[in-house]
Parts: sequence; C-alpha cells; structure tokens
Amino acid sequence: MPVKAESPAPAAEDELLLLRLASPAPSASPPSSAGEEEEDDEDGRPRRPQDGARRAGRQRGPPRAARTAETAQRIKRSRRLKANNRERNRMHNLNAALDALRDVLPTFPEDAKLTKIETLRFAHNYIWALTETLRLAGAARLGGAAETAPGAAAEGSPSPASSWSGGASPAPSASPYACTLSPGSPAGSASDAERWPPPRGRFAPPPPPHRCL
DNA sequence: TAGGCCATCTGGTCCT
DNA sequence: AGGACCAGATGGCCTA
Repeated sequence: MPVKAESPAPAAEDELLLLRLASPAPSASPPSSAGEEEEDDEDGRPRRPQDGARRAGRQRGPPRAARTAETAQRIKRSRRLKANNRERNRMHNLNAALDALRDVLPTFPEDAKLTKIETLRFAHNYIWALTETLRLAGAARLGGAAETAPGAAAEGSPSPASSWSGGASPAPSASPYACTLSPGSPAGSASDAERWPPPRGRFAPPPPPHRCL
C-alpha cells in the first residue's frame, strides 16, 4: 500500500513539536502569527520572588501588571499549543481514514498513491459502479435479459462490469471519463480538478453519469 | 521555475 | 470553558 512516510511516530512527533515550539523556528510558522508570542521560557512558569527578595526594596522581575499580562499571554499560548496538537491529531485521523479508503480502492499501478481529492472522487465513482453492477446482476438474475443488453445500463454507458473490470485501460475516448456533466448535473464545470482519468495512469471506473464530485 | 499537493498553524464559530 | 470543526495563510517538497 502506497503510504508515504509523511509523519513521524506520534510520540516522537509530539517531542519534535515541543522542540520546535520551544525554539522560535524560522520557517515553521507564518509571519502573520509568528511574532505574536515570543515567550519560550525554560520552565514556562511565572517567576515568584522569594519572600526575602520581596522585602528587599528592589523589585526583581517585571512589575505586577506586566507579570499578570505575561501570565495571561502564557495561558493563551498554552491553549493555542493544545489546540494545535488537537488539530494535528484530527488531521492525522482524517488522513488515516483517507489511507484506509485508498487501501480498498484499486489503482494501477498498484502502488500509485491517489491524492486526497482523487481518492474521494474515485471512491464516489467506485461505489456508484459497484452499485450499478449489483443492480445489473440482480436484474439479470430476475430474467431481465433486455435490461442487461449492451448499452442498456444507465444512459447508454456500458455495463460497469465490462467497462472497468480488471484494470481495463481507462478512457476509450474522452467522454466517459471526462466528467463533462450530463444534463441536469448540479456540479458546475468540468475543471481540471474533475479531469478523469487522473493523469498518472491510474485505473479508474467510469464516473457516474448522474453527477460528478 | 511554476504549479500542485501537503502539513501545519491560526483564529473564528459552533457545540457540549 | 474547552473541544471539534472549518477555512485561510504559509512554507516545504516534488514534478513537468
């Protein structure tokens, strides 16, 4: 399965993150927000002067107001980091689900990795094709010979079983894969994002005639 | 080098 | 209040 080594192991990843966050990384964060908080204290806690020091007339550290502001800043930063962590995990979960989806989708060559958008579109079409196959098989079992005749499938497209079985070469001619929307399709234009088949020689079932993602 | 894809950070919004 | 979800911004990597 074509899973790119994209992220370190979760535990190590967290440590990496902490390391990165502990030192102001030059490239890790966008300029819009990078300067927002500079605080990378060693311990992350506001310093509390010893009792003796407090009496010493000379105040050590920033004045009280500054300290509370600093604390607020620190709390804010801490929450942000936690939110970042959650967001990262969320996206990792999403990617894991996407990988699981990739695993059950046939591709050619087998180790080709579909992009996210391709995976979703392919899955959509694949499900449609499987559904169509089931429908036609059921119809055939019921003796609907006329319905299984070539070209009798949805809108004149060939039977899915014949059209995309076993790594058949994808586009015979442009139209069945081009996703140029049958009439009434709600999807707008067949932009480059909707090109079909995908450019890297992937095996792809025909898109459903009703609508393209 | 431009463009596509991706991971990450971030702030806003909604929900529990 | 805190977490989930979302969309925008940004920078890195890869390929044509």
